Amino acid sequence: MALSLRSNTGSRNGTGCWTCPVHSCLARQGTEASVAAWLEVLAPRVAVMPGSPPLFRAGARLQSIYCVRGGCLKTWVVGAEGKERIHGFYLPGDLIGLDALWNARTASTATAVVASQVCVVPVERLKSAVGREPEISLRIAEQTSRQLAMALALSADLTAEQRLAAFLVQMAARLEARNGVFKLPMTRRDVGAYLRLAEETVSRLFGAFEQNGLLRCVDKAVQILDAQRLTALAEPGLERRQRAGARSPAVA
Amino acid sequence: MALSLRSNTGSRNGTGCWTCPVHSCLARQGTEASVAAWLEVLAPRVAVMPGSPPLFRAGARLQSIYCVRGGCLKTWVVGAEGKERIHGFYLPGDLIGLDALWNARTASTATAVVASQVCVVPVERLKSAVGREPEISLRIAEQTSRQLAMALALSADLTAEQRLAAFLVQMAARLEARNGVFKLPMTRRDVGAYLRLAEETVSRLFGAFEQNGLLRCVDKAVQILDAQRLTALAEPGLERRQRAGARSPAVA
DNA sequence: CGTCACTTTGAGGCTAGTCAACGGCGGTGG
DNA sequence: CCACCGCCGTTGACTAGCCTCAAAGTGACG
Repeated sequence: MALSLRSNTGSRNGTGCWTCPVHSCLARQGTEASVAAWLEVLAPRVAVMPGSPPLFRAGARLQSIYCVRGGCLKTWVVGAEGKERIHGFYLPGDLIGLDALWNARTASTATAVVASQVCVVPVERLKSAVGREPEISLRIAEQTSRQLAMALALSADLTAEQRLAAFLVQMAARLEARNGVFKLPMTRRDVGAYLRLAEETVSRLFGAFEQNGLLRCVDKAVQILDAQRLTALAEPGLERRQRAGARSPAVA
Repeated sequence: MALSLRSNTGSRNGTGCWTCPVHSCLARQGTEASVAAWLEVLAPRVAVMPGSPPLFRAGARLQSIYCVRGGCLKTWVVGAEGKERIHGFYLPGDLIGLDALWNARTASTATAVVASQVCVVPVERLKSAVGREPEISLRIAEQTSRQLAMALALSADLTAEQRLAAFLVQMAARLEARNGVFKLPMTRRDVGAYLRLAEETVSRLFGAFEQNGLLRCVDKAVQILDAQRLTALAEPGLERRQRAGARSPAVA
């Protein structure tokens, strides 16, 4: 933030990190030394569009990981019945490909949800940088364990209602919603593929939430009206039996 | 394996890794230098019994991670309705506490499933060792991403049948079953808490598998009779619709 | 203006959870 | 020794939540 511009802005690798709008980008955090180390390994940003070839495919040897500059991307696999199962959505500042960093083989395919830009981080350069600047491996480990926590959260046996409520609360935070207003980058189908719900269930729940005054939404634009109740719904405080007994469709 | 005994066997830390029966233990793999580094950070083994105080509790500051020598341990949280949700089972060679290594705070509680022994690895000593011997961080990262993969697998929306089949195949491998015979360390309730299934469902599925000639089991002792079909069941090749249409309870 | 992707709504069925009851087993104590 | 208790495992009946199938409405785009 308080860092002054430097002469290497837009240097040979052309990342221009010092003018990058992504404040949560890894290159903007940590000590000066680690920032410099990041700058060394970052390759220029590239644009990725929905429908364009994936950053990497499942089972491929991982050449690079990616730091999201703008837009939204997803990693996914083809599960049962050829259905898409989304492992994660990636917003500006997030690192894509961490789970494969030490495996060499990727478990999922990475594609854009909307028009996006990413910075390329060649694995070889990154690994050699890790030896010189331990802070880098710390940041990587942080993001890795964050993703582990999210995966575990997803595996909890929550109701469809709890899943979607938690998802919306999380997305509002990650998208830095103002006054509860934000725009989901992904389709209902994508939301379902991520939360392991049918597209129709997601749609019905949006309707139920709206009817109960929790939020308003027009297509992908969402406004959270009652963040408190929505958060309460997300947490498994009211468990299954209670909710079932309450006989209240979707919301108390 | 081919390593000869050394004079530091049973040295001040008393781990006696060179005579340790756990061949998959981290201290037995890798270069000699990394092995030596591991030996430095390992504290003597300790015994843990079911019912004895946990290695650590959820939310605590992580003092040490643990390397399993023998027995079986589990990490778990109390989810909705006060029900136990098991994050993972740990068998000889596994490291416990990795997910909290970089967070400082543990997400789960670690207790013994059966009488077990673990080696203590103080976090401070481990972290300082990481700087000196990068290979250590590599092994840690490997196990971390392995756990990430397992968490993702668990979050897949598989049927109860697929979950249990996959679990049994995996346990047979991890327990190094001979002729498909092995003994599950944990109760049906624990299996359910791990797979996110009701205890009764687990029990019913064991019965169904047995009726279909996939396995035989008496209490916790299991013999897999048809590993091929069991593995096929575990994979989401036959998807929901087909299975439902087939009208075959549990197995075709 | 037709196509296509996305979304919404309705009807019905299946999976697995809940509730309940019972048998077996090991430990404990009278 | 046996009665008692708690934990584990099993089985049956019922139910609810969510998926599947089907159809129709909307907007973007060529």
